[in-house]
Amino acid sequence: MSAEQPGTTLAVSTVIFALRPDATSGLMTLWLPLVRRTREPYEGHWALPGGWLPDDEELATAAARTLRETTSLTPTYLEQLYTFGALDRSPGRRVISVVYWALVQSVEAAQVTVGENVKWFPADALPQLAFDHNRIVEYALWRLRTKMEYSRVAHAFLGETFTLSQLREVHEAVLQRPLDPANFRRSMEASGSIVDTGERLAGARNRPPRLYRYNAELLAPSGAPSRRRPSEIPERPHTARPTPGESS
Amino acid sequence: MSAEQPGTTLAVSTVIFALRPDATSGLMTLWLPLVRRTREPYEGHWALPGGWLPDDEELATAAARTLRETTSLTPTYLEQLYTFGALDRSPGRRVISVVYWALVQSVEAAQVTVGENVKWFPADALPQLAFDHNRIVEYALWRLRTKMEYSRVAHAFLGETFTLSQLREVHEAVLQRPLDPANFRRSMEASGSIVDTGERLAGARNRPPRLYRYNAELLAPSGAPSRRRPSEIPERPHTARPTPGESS
DNA sequence: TCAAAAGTGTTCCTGTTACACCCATGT
DNA sequence: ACATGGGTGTAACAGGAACACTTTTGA
Repeated sequence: MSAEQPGTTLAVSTVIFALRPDATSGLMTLWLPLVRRTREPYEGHWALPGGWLPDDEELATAAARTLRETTSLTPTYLEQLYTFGALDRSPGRRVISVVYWALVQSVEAAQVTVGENVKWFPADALPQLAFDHNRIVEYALWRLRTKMEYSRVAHAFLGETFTLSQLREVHEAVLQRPLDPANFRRSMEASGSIVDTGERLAGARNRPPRLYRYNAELLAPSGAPSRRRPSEIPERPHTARPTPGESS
Repeated sequence: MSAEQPGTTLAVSTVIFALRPDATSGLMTLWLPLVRRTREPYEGHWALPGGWLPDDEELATAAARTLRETTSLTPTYLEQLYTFGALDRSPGRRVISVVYWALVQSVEAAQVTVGENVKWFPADALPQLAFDHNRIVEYALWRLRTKMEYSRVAHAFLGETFTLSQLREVHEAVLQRPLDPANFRRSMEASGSIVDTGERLAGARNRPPRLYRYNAELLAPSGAPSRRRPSEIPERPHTARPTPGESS
């Protein structure tokens, strides 16, 4: 009944997303930082940032630390993704990985300089990664994209204030399709997720756009069960998807 | 870097849902089986079925076993819910619980006889449970209800074939509101999730209804990342909700 | 023939999509 | 003045909700 499990180890990994301009097109696209493994198994392969879970550290805290240690950034969004625990996912001993996904601000991410063993990759063109990390990223990508459609995570890529164009650019980059500016404006205003600051952004050679702020009144749906009662305000819908296939 | 965690223990628990008739009204409502704790901590309190994770058992398999050991039933639906790992969630040593949720068929659940230490409770009127299990059930309930609206999990409560009334009764019981039979029929037929068997169910003193079968063609969205490519067929929307508040 | 549930038809309403058009600013 | 994106208006369409109505069985 009370069997201990010395052969099982607990790890925490994080899929970190940032928007960075594409090398050739200049358009914003999704990138994520990976670390090169310096030991077996999978030595030399790229892998998700992570590490063993200390006994005295919260899961989300460990994920945030991981993120800070690799990118020197603070996540503006952090949510548990899934726990991967298949017997064969790591050669040798069994490893159970509680995986989080995070968003960091684009402007900060653009400044980060990386070393030999840390590199940013376009989310849609990854090399062969260590362990089951390709599948994990694929799932995280799916989560981000569907969540973008019904939730209000986009602002996590932006700063305190932003224009509707900037917000739309985020949506377009994540969803990989153009959105009608007029309709986008209306749907955002209708959702109540943004607030007009009254200020405008001058400088461009066109009509100065309004600056908006994220509306923190509406409680943010994060994907994790909340301590408080669930929101009475239903959010927007999203599309469903099979989970990582642990059961299949 | 490679710190072991002897002070942390891994457990698997499952929230098991079944539909059973309400004692007074006779209407179908959600119930779940709980087990009474026979030792500290929380001795005497009711808790979710579960146990320590063996080193050589898959997570989902452990969840299914747990379910079988308590209810003698086989789950028709099983999906990972969330991993709870707050430092203070268990007095004494640290316990990380990977929680699953499951659905079992109503007809089978109705036959199950339970003992002194296993009892079914109405999902909406639970006593004070051990650990953070009240919060876990609350989150599982939310997941079931939102998933019911955009996915096709309802058939998991039913047998191989079923009438539209039976399917609607499941939806009504879970969502706790009446649904228009005409519109329900059309939305089900339009979704393509059910197939007419050609047979009818006679016996009642009214027009014999058609018998339908679940359409397994459309891949079932389960909530876990799949090994295959994600469905190209977007499912129906659902409403969002904050996750367990691990981060708050 | 009547009650009860199966099943069909139709209208209303709301939210989304597509796109035409005007507005304000820097060069 | 004009190019450029900001911002508004509006018609067409699709899907859902409400509800009247017909059909088929057992009693």
